[in-house]
Amino acid sequence: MTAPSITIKDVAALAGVSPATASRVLSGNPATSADSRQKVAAAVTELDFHPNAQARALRSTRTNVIGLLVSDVRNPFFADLAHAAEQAALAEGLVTLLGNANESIPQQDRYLDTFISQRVDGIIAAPQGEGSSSLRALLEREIPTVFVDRTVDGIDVPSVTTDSDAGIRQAVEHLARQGHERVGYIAGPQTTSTGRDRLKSFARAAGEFGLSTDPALTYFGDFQSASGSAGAHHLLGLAQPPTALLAADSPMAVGALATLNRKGLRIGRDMALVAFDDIEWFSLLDPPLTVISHDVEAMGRTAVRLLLEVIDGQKPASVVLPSELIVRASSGTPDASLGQP
Amino acid sequence: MTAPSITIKDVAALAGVSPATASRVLSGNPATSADSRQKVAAAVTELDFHPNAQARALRSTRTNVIGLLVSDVRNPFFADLAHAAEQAALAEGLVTLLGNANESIPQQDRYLDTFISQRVDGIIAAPQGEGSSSLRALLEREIPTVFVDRTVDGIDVPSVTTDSDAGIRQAVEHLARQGHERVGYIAGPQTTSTGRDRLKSFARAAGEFGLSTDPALTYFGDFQSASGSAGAHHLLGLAQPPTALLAADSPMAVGALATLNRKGLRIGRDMALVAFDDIEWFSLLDPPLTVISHDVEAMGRTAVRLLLEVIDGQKPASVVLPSELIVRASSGTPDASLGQP
DNA sequence: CGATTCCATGGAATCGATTCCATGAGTAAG
DNA sequence: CTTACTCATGGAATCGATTCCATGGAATCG
Repeated sequence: MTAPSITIKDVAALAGVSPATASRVLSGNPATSADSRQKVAAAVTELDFHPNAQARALRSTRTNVIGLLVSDVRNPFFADLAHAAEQAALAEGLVTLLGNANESIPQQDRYLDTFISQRVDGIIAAPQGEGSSSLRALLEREIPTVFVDRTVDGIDVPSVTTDSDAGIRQAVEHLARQGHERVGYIAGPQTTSTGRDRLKSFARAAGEFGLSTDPALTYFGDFQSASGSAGAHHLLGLAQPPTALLAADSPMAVGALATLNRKGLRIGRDMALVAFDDIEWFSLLDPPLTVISHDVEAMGRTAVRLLLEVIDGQKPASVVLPSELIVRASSGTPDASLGQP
Repeated sequence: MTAPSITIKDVAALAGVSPATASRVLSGNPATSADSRQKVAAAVTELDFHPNAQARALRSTRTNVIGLLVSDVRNPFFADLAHAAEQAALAEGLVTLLGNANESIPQQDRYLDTFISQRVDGIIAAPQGEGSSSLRALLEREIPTVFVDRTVDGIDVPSVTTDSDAGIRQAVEHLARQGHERVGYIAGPQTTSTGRDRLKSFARAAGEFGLSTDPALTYFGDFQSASGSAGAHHLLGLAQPPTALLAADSPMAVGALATLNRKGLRIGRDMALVAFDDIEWFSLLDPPLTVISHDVEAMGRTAVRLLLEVIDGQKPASVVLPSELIVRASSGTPDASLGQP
């Protein structure tokens, strides 16, 4: 079963030097002669030697592995984020261990524990929940950590987040100008900072721009597609249904869209729809979807940069990236026929 | 910087036993007394001890980590596959190290090298290229490996793939019955088995059902969105343009759709469009997209099962999963006005 | 009651690479 | 020609957990 693995001793023996010298050559230590450098290099290629990362990490306490915890890989936003962070990390010589919390706190804790056991050099996490014990354990162990997209109250680590407020304000203002009075809001889970912040922004902006602040117009989803369907279904069934929907993330917007299609309602004509998060194909819908857009690639890149600074012992300031409304055709004028039972 | 980490010795000392006994308790070795089990457990929780996975792996040669190499995380097919495989692995107590080859052979090799260095227990890979040296290195080192979605000629490892042929045959037959004569095919890269197989199936079925076999009707893409746009653009610009398009994966279908939109052509009316891979929101397009569907979840689950068998020393047979056409409205009758310059 | 078995336990070797420390060859300075 | 110094090198300790082996006490049997 187990192929007898090639160790640095084999390399050293073939090169005719000691393991110590072979190690020095491999780690680029300048205290080596050109002669032994050349002989070791030859032995490495001949034996196809791959140093055992475990043994190396055990001694040197650096693993060159970072943990990236996202809440749902199937959410295109997090897939893009994972891609961006992973590429940025790779450029710095770090490999990424990806964990998928699946919007579940126990699974989040499970991955964080694994990351700790794997002795990753640092962790980038899109956290959920409050005082999750694993989350606090990171701090107590002084494991370099950066939050991305979301934060946790009372846990003070550098983060990269989106200023959702600006985009949501613009969206609400836009809908108000289009003549909408009742806007249904499909909120994210209130166990996440983004879920809470976006709801607060929506409520404030709705008041400010004269929209209805009827609490029945808010449906609490979980950032996943099915809850978007359920939310749209619920909101359309109200005695006084809304004429526009705003979904707090893209999977819930997709779910809402599915419900609208099933009911034979066309977006932009029978019902306005605006989504938080811009996804490539949202502009390919007919009519194309009005969205609140933010720069995922920058978020991933920035998270890696901050993490490297934390690993380096610094205490970088958190970064907040802008969001903005992109108006397309899905957010038209309310249809007078709608709203009548 | 580095918090003095808690070792098994600290646990043993607090529990008043030897490290050997502590280790036995932790690994569930039956040769332990109820008394020491209880004392060690108490010490573990008090110190919040997380065993160092490196040290453990060094001695026991099992890491409980598997490597999953996908070719593009942003492709929803691979995001779903990663999700399915990761959940199946988690259920077996394995964590997943995700590598993203980004449809690039050097990046694939880079991740495979990393997986080898991390001494993963096994690898699930969607491979590309031919005799990539890293791919061969896996075999020589007898590292348990399973291919998923794709295979590599001349490398004999168990695999889970889709029988693309059945689905493509059905799609071609369907388009022929709808009266299409010239079908443009946006192929995947010929460095992948899926790219080659699907093209072969298309060509054979086209001949069989009396469609044009004009080689100009095939455009070679790279499985990414931009090449789908370029492909559609190219095919529509032919002297004798096709009346239907078939894309070999979903990102290229999205790209093609973008081009059609830009040119003001409506799918299902001005141009039929069929995509390989079913994605949740494809059915939400207007009109909904006709697709060739296969079961991603089963593919991920099966890959993990096969890998466990290989790790267990068995030599499981490869699995081929079915594909089938799902007819929706995007694949209508050809428009007579089209095809005229 | 002595001899054998059973079993929990601790000591010590081990996994593979890194790194401190001592050594000896070679060179420059006096 | 000796002394001081540089510098590549090898030996050995080390990282933290596992596991082989020996030990001693309790239980079991004749």
